[in-house]
Amino acid sequence: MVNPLPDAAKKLLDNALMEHGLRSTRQREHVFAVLLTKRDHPTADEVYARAKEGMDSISLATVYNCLETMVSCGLVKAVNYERESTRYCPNLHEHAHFQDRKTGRVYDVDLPPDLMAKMKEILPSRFEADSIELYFHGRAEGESTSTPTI
Amino acid sequence: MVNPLPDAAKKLLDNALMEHGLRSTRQREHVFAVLLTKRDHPTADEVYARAKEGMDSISLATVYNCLETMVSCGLVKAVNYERESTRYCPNLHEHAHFQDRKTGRVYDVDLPPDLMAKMKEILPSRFEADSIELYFHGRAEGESTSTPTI
DNA sequence: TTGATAATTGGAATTATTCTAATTAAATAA
DNA sequence: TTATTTAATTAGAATAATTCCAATTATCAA
Repeated sequence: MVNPLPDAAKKLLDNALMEHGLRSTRQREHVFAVLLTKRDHPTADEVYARAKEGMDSISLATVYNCLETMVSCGLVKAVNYERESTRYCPNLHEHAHFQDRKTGRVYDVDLPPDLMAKMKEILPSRFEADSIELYFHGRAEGESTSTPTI
Repeated sequence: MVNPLPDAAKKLLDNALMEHGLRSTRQREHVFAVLLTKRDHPTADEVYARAKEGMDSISLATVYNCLETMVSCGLVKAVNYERESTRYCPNLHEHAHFQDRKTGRVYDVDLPPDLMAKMKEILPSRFEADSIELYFHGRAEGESTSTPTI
């Protein structure tokens, strides 16, 4: 069951769309309502299934479009977004990654142990982490020259 | 051009495989050598292309198998690994994510602003980040009950 | 060497996502 | 309001990374 959009949410959506020169549509409202009704990080397919209740005619393509639109308006975050190929690295030290948006190139970034510890500390006790991934996106200047060893 | 595996690397590989009850094979050695020759986070396809030099008969499936094997032995890290669907969340606060390995469920984890700052500080100056993703994997006990607002 | 088991192989299958071209809806101008 | 322009939606085809499969080949232990 999809809750109707609260006024505040409706305003948030309309503003964000407007600011980006985009139109407010029935479908966009509905998809946003779906996301706010159950806060559980659904996949596009799950959003699609939920959205069909109350809007029988909506298509999967539209759900993808709406989600993408909301992400680009900053209304929604995409988790586990990377659709590019997995990349592999034999660097066994603790490290983070930085990906250049333009080139797609990925760089290793050293991760100080104390930061590692700090990151673990933010987890509520019911969560037991066995891996931590820290991933940056942005612009890189120049070129890497180092050739790390194992 | 693929450098021959240095002795230390060969030992590292053989030990890791042995410890996991796996066999040392020509292909595994070669793929590992490919990864060590050029440290640039190649995709499986790129590894495949490079691996064919010096081992004409290797198949893409084998490259995938070798990479997966090395990841599971802890010899190689997979970056941008998630092959599951993208997930969406309308939580606009700064937050990290925790995914339960068993259920696949994803939970929001609050991210203190000072930690955010600390994470940005580890970046060398030539990197300009516009997004930071912090992603935990592990075991979650119990169930989330909170219903966050926008 | 032989037998048992694991790894490799090529190709088919899968799956999430994107693309495409036609239709429909929203915003703007008359 | 109506006409016009432009953007959004739609169904289905296409794509791309990865996994699966069944047959062959290689490795290991006895």
